[in-house]
Amino acid sequence: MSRVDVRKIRRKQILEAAERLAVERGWAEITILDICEEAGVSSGVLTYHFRNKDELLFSLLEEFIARIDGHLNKAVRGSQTPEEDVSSFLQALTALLESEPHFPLLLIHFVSISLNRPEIAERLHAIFARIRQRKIDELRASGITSGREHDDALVLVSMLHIVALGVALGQPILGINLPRERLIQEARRILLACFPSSNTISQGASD
Amino acid sequence: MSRVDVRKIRRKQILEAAERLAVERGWAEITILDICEEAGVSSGVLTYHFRNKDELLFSLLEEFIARIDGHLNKAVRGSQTPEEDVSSFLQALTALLESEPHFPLLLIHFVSISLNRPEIAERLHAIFARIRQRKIDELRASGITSGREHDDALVLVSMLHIVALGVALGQPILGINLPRERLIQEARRILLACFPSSNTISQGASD
Amino acid sequence: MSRVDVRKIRRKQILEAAERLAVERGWAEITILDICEEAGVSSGVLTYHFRNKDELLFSLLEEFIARIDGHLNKAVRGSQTPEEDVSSFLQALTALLESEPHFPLLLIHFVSISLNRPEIAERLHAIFARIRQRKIDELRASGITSGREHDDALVLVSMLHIVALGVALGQPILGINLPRERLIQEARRILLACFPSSNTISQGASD
Amino acid sequence: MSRVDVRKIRRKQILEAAERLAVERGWAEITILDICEEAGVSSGVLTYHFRNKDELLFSLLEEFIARIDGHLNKAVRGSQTPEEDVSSFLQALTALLESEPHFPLLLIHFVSISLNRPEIAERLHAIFARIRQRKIDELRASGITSGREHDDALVLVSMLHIVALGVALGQPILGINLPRERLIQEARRILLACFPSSNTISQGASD
DNA sequence: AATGAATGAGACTTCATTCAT
DNA sequence: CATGAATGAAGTCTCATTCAT
Repeated sequence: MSRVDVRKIRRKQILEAAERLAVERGWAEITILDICEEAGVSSGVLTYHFRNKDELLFSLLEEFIARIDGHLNKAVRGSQTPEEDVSSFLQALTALLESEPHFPLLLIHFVSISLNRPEIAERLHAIFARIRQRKIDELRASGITSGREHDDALVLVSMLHIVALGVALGQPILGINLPRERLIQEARRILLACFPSSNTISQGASD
Repeated sequence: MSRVDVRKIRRKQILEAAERLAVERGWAEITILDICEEAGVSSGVLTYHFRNKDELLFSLLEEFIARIDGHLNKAVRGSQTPEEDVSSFLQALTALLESEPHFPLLLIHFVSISLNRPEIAERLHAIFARIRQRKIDELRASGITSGREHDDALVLVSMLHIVALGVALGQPILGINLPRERLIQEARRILLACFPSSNTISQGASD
Repeated sequence: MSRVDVRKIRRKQILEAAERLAVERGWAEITILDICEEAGVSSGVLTYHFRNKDELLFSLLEEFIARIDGHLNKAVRGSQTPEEDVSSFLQALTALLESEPHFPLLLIHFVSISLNRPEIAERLHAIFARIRQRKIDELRASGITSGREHDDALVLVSMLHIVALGVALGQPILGINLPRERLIQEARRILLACFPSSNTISQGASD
Repeated sequence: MSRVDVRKIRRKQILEAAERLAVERGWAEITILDICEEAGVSSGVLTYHFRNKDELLFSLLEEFIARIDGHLNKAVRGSQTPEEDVSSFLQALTALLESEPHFPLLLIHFVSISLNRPEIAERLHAIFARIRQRKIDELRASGITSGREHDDALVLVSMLHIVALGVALGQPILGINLPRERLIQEARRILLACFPSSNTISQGASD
């Protein structure tokens, strides 16, 4: 029992130290000894718990993916209108960015690594695809996307993700420094334009 | 004269080889010898032309930035309506992605590196800020964004960039595999919703 | 009592595992953890029983030597003729190789280690010297080697050992794949030529 | 030209240092840095010329094999009698042991390593098999081994090799300290007993 | 301009050994 | 007796950089 705890604690200790440093400097730039120092453990301990740097990287990715998944799944179910849909999605995004302030940076680093590591790319894409699929199923169930010219739920949900990605990476990549709430507000505005019904009915009515 | 030519040719040869490898594997994963081999030159030649790896990286970034700038500047010229504005911007984006297919990958790698290299981050942000500023000036000059509630040109242009960023990175980061034209089409649709006038006038009229 | 048993059992368990692995891979190539795994014990147990890797090596050597000694001592008992001498010796060799199929391999590994461990070399040489000495004493007692030009019992016994060594190592070192019985048969044939009496018969004409 | 020379010189320098140390201590016990120091080069030079420790080991083996081959091929051809055959073989052996005093030690080390490196075992076995085959062909051509009960040339040559092996390894393995000439003399004596004709006819007649 | 041998710091990793539980 | 987490020295190997030719 206590042995198991020690292992878990040590692993967490190391993973958190590794993530902290990776965010700051990028995976390739940090050494195992850097991580050991940051975690306050000896070099052998790290290897004892993770075998090698790659296994640590994969564990880090695992954690990262689990956290994203957890956050984005909290997005409210059973929305009845496009407004509710977009809002619940953007709320989940906001919550994610708030509780994981360096999510964008980690994402960039992982993607950068993934470019010559197909297995990592697959893992990342799979998680996002799964999240999209859930939303698609939900939309289809609600009937919001049916019977109109732009009713392709896949496209709609892809645009949600694309805009969210742009919002998340606007600062680190493009240097956009507008307050996040402002961006989210604009994002809501334009995303509603994606919805088949929204063009004429909801938007037309609101203005 | 011929000396100068040789120098230029060698530099180009090396830069192209370096970019090719960097796109595939990431800067941190490639060695100077890899680049030499890819470029077909000896290690001494590379050092002769670039002193060290960092100088090569900066030269690469320089080239990269110059190319982006060149592409995105072809876009803006005297648009009179929001539709024209959005269209010309998206055309420039399309042209960029078409003529530089690995622009998104390079961008990710550079950003990843930039996270612990403020000077690189600044260079990247500066170029995008400059491009945005030009667009802002243009919009203001055309009067499109004036006199309405959402007339903040900065916000509007930021959203253009954010959506463009999402479109560019949707595939490598999120694994979105829709055809680019489809995404651009949707992007056009939603970006028009950004424009103050577009809500009621242009969109309302078009449907 | 049961405590003593457990100790003995554990030691045997570990020694056998260690020998198995040493034969396959060589002492330098196996780690203490490998041995623990093979023996099904924890690393602490091994250290408890053997203090360190060297002590385990010496114990292994001890066992090995004791076994060789046991086998080769079964051979010698009151032979009266050269034929009997050679036969009993070769029978002991055959029995050894049969009951300890990897004796040659272990021997090679131990010798390889012994090359920079004088104490191990001494132990090995001492055991073989003792075995030779017994044979020499026996030969002298039997009078077989006395009174002839080639009566040097030391030389004679050395040749017995040398041929036996060659037979034992012919396969692993030289890749000789003839059936052992065939080799033993030839060995018998040529070893008889060593004996002074054999001179009289087969060589007798020449002297 | 001079570049090529430098490479060869450096390689030889390192190979000789490595062999010297390997003989003394065994391959597993020496480090790359030990070899560098012994050779008087920096650590990077070794890797520059041999990539890694294994490649150095293989090169060492290569050299070793080439030398054995060279020596044992000098054994005189066209022997007409068993005496000449055995003598020429033992002369080659003597010459080998004289010019390569640590041949036995190196052989033991290589064999020890080869026990879990099939490719090395194969290389060693192949070289000895080739040498045996040449002798066999020679014997058959000379007619010495034909038409008698023990006319199996393979067995005969195998016994030559086995006795030679025993002679070479008698000292390091068994601690036999008789002068080499004495052993060779005895070896000659007993090897003649291998030859089909030698027992009765050729030996009897020749003396 | 160009070559490629040489350097050596430092990264990753292994593993015998110790020790608290 | 037994466990297995922890240590850290030491080994292998990589690679940016220098420099004689």
